[in-house]
Amino acid sequence: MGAAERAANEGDEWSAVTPDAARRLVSAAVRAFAERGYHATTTRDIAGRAGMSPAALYIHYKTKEELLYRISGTGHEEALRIMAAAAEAQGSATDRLRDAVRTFARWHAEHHTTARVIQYELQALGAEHYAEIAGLRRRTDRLLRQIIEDGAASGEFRVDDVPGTTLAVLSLCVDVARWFSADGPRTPDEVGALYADLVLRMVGGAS
Amino acid sequence: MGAAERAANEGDEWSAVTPDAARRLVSAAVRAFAERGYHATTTRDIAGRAGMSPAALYIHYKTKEELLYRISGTGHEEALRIMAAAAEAQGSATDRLRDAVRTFARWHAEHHTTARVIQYELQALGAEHYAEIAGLRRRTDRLLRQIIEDGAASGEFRVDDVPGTTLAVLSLCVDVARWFSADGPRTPDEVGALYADLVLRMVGGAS
DNA sequence: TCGGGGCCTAAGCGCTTGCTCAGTGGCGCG
DNA sequence: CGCGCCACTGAGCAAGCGCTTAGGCCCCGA
Repeated sequence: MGAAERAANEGDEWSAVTPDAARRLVSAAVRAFAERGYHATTTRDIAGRAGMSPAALYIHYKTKEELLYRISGTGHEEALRIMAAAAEAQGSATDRLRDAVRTFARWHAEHHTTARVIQYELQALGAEHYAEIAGLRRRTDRLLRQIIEDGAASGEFRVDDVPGTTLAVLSLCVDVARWFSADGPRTPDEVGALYADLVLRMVGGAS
Repeated sequence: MGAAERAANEGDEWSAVTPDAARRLVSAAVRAFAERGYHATTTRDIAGRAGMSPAALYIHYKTKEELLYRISGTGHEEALRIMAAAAEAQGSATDRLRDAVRTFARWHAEHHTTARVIQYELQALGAEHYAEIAGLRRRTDRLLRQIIEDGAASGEFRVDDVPGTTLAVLSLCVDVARWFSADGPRTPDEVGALYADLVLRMVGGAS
């Protein structure tokens, strides 16, 4: 995938949202939340970035928190989908783990703006919205743990502490969203490849 | 170290700050910032936790941002000190890397409240305060990279991408602050030991 | 041609925010 | 004893917050 396609993808990230004004608002909110954080972002700022007056926001979203909830929901569903695709594929545990880490880490680099919001602004969600998102996160965690368990059972991996290792791998991938910059020396593909290698070593598999 | 000593250590974390009221304020601010985030924390909340009126805060600190700056400065200096102690010790690169990761990850678990603030509220600092803190972070990064470079040069490690691996190791340790909970199943010592093992595998060293 | 609904804005409400300031109580020192 | 000092408080200011409301524009079917 070239830089142009990547940029197009990033722009298309919210293409399913209609009408156009609602899409512009959610896209503006993601950028603002990622830059300044949820609490430091004002509804005036979001509306301004989307090219409309502050009041227009409330035609499409009930509250500022609903905007965060939609972003968080969409993002977590996408992350879960990526993990599931790798976990449920045919192949050895080694192949599935390599694919899971490669695609999961790459997504966090590619969509680092969205990823930063969904990973680091969780606490700003209301209680029941948080609980719903926490469910998606638990499912992602279970899928990864199953791959590692399979590899340990088949003898492909040598891991003493499966839950601990799962936590570490997930933590490693998620934290990409914090440090990744599009201006940095690494492309998302390179991050995915590097991380897949590092993780296969972590589980004592063949690299 | 037992739970009682750990609790005492956590309480003593700001024992160098005087007078007593200033210490209570900084300790209250750390807890509030870690729970809710900098921007969602009010000066009234900090003062209330410290058992004083909102106005009292401004006798000891000029602004709310100065409180964050002091916390960030102290915390980053401590983290740098820990990394330096391991990096500058005698011994093989393997020994130094194991010690660095063990103590650095353990500190982020033990002091997860402070660590969360210094790692995830950085963007709330003013520009020149941020620049100062960024310098401390760069020094920490350089110390770790040197260990990995030494190990690669001596043949102890097999790493293709030294800067990338350094980034991953640092990211892994730092992110402990995000997920670690004192109520969880793991002690800080156990996290340090697990992470040291995982990282030694990542660099292709003997575990 | 014209009525009605969807989308938008200007204005502003009630409230909270970071921070200030005049005043007070109590402690140490002469 | 009395005086000065200083940590601290109660009250409150200006600014900015999330969000609401009243009204207008424009397109579309009848």
